[in-house]
Amino acid sequence: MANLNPHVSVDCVIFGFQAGKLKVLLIEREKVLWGRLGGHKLKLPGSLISESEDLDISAIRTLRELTGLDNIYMKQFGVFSNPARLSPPEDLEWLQKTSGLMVDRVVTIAYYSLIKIGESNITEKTIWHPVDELPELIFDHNRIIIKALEALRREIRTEPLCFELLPKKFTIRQMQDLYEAILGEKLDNRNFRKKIRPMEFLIPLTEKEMEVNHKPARLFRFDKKLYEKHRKVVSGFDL
Amino acid sequence: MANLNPHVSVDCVIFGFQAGKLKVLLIEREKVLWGRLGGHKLKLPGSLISESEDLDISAIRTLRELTGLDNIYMKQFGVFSNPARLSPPEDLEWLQKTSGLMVDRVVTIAYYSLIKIGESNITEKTIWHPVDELPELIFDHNRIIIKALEALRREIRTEPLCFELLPKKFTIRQMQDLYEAILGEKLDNRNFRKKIRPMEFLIPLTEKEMEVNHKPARLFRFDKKLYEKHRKVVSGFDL
DNA sequence: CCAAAAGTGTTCCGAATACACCCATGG
DNA sequence: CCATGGGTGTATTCGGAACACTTTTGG
Repeated sequence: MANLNPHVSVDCVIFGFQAGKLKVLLIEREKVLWGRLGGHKLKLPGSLISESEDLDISAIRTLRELTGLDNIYMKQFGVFSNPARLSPPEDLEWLQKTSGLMVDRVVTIAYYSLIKIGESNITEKTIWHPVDELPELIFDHNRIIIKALEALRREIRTEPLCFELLPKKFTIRQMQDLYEAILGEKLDNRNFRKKIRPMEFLIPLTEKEMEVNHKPARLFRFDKKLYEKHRKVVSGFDL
Repeated sequence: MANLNPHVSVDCVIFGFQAGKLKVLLIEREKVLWGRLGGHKLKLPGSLISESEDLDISAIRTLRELTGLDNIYMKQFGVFSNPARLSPPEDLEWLQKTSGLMVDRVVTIAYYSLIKIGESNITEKTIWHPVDELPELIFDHNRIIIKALEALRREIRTEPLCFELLPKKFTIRQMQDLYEAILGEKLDNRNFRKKIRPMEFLIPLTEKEMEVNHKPARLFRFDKKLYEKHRKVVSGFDL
């Protein structure tokens, strides 16, 4: 890899949807400070940028190395630049030891990304943690996740982001559960279906859910090309 | 000033409202390349950050130096990190000469800010340029302005930003003109007034417009404290 | 036949839109 | 008295919210 730029980093808040809950991918910090307080903290995936990379590319690379996935939805949503953000001191010490650089101030550009948990190939030792009950993370990573969630909540109302989190084939119920998990509120089942039924880019499949002990639900898929056409006619995806 | 960090800069898109048009504050680039093509280009105000400053502080400082104003509304809306963004070459050469640093790549954090043109004290040699007919600026500054305008259009629908651009005392008509200038569409006068009339934080004054050769309009002011209360009751400022 | 979730329509209310005239002032 | 923009109300349409029952499957 090219030279690292010790002033700018990229952090990725990777959201996934599993067991009806919205989750974030966290990494266990290497235990360099073995024996000291805080050796087991969790952190967001991220890294210093290399000198010649566009930040988007840095973020994409970070993601590919971590998940084995390409073509992931990513959105830059914020910058965290407080000169004191690399605290508490043991966190900073950890960073200096693992990077081998005398960093003391890093401006980080934060992305959130959306992945289909079932189809990803998580390589490193990572943890899918429910967003609504996070432990204390290193640096300002808790704050970064809160901001990411705010951005996601805002943007999922008008962009077809839910299909990045759902499996390729999904039921309307799964879709509704996902919205409820992200927005943190219950939605009316009939009104929800009423609103999405007219969306022609949701293709009903002949397949149905299997191995459930109740009436099986129909599966759908999202047709991106149809969506692009549709979005020119009406204006997008207001849920 | 403390050491400059040659990797990160801040650029400010400063919007103002004047003569019924939305304008941006531009600076004439110093003519270091005298005699060469492009010596007269315009640019956004901005600067490299100093090592120990939060970016917000850098941006606020840039603004104060330029306008003499404090307490300006500022919003960080994007990051521009393309390694090739400091082009064409003569623009880069200009930057290297004026900064005295061998910069070759700068990630810039972009803010937009809103000021009341009449009440500002512009110090340097600057130009208020209508946003809808910009010349070619240096680097990627045209693109930055486009993105800033998109952000402003999005956010002015739900935040009371218009009062940052209007004078302290303003008429409903000025307010409507401002919305029309930003959104780029005509609004229905009666419906507009109907929507803002219930807003208790708009205080009617006894004063009226003067020196117009038609029925003078009533002046209003925005009461920020009342707004803060109001926003807790209902949800803010959806226009 | 029981449990469990799928799937479907109607009514009501508030918000958004469309639309036209009289009023106060300066010249 | 004329030109100019200020200021006001009503009728209609559209979208969001509330709400309950029948259907299909597995066990």
